[in-house]
Amino acid sequence: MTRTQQVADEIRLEILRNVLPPGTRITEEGLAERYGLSRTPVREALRLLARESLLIHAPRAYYEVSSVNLDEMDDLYTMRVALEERVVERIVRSGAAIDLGQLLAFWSSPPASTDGDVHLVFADELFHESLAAASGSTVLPPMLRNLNNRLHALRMRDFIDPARVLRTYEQHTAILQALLKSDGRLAASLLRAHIWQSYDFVCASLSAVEAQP
Amino acid sequence: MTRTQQVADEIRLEILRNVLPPGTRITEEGLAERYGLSRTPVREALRLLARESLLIHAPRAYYEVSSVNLDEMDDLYTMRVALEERVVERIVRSGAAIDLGQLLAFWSSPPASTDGDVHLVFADELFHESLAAASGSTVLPPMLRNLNNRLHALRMRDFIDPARVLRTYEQHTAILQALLKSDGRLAASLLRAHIWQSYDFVCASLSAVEAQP
DNA sequence: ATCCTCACGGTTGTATGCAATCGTCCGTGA
DNA sequence: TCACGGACGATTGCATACAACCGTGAGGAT
Repeated sequence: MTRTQQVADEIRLEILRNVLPPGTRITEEGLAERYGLSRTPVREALRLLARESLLIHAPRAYYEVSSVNLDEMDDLYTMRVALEERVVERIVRSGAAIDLGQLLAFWSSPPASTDGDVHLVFADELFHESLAAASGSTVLPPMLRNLNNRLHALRMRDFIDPARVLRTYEQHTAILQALLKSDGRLAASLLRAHIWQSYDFVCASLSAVEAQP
Repeated sequence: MTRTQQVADEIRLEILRNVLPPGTRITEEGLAERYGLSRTPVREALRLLARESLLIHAPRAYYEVSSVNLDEMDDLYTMRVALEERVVERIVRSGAAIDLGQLLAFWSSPPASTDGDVHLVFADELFHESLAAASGSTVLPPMLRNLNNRLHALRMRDFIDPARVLRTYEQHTAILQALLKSDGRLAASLLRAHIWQSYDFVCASLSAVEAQP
């Protein structure tokens, strides 16, 4: 693996974990020094992340960790629903029962720590990512990944409630069981509800925050 | 504008115009010499185009103009339909009548040259791009642009028939008129038919080509 | 006091050179 | 004749140096 990718992975994690919160200014030189590299690979990494919508980059301007406003979020979630519906459609049509069995096994036990660990966001995203991968499409996973990258920072607020974590787990298993029965309509319906519920929650907490200042 | 962007724009056009057909190998040095630049900006441009799915790029491997197979095309068109439906939804909901009037005026006259000019593909894409822009979303246009980039090479075969060009023009105006009446359901229906018709046509000619060798 | 000008520091854009790696081709052996 | 191995060439990965540009702040004019 190239240095460029290593740096991109590290920065991406730091952004997603909110170590670098939205609005943070980033310079090529600063990162280069920090990682003991030259500007060249760092530069490539930053361009990569900008393309993933994690950074904002205009020519001859600073890099900045991007944020999402309420307006975009509506679009992003609608896209997400549309794309994940397509995932369900493909899975049912291709009857990929084996992969689904593995997924169900992986999710058969409820999450261990429900003490508001933000890492459970990653677990939820891993589920959806695995589902996308099981669709067998080469187009859907990267598109969904891009959407979720942009939503991630917002979703970090989404799992502070242990009750909510459990509900998410139950919804995931319900979706998988519907898929195992090849009941595409039910699976899609459950998935829609699951995603929009997340939307409502994030939207509420976000508007509360935006109303403050 | 930076050299990187200039080069990216030129190469993008050459790929979309099939001057660089799918499968063509590209080297940084070759392009650098051709444009009288160093490898650095050329390199950035190639990375950019790879991110737009116009080039394939693996670390330490050649760059290659990407092609689309039948399998991916199904996905790409389904995505396109889903996204453009969303565009219609947004336009109707926001009642952006002004922009639509401009669009209709622009398309009020049938295309001048119907002699199989491949540039009419660009006209069709310009229509859909304008429609996406009229949605007011900051999310939809780039996503659709990415999809269309990947489909473009295939669609070049799509407009050799003058009758088809006229039909496309008629469908566009019909969609716009439905939107002006805020009839979202009709507009979406027409749009779906319009896109899937293109799909059928391209799919048929592509499978014919793939069957040959 | 406010606005404008201009120069400076900092940051990105580009060029060049070297290192690392991969594909290819030739030669050798079975 | 075919398979395997190694060396060469070509290409990308990375480092460094310089150029161009932009925002920012000080200083002066109004």
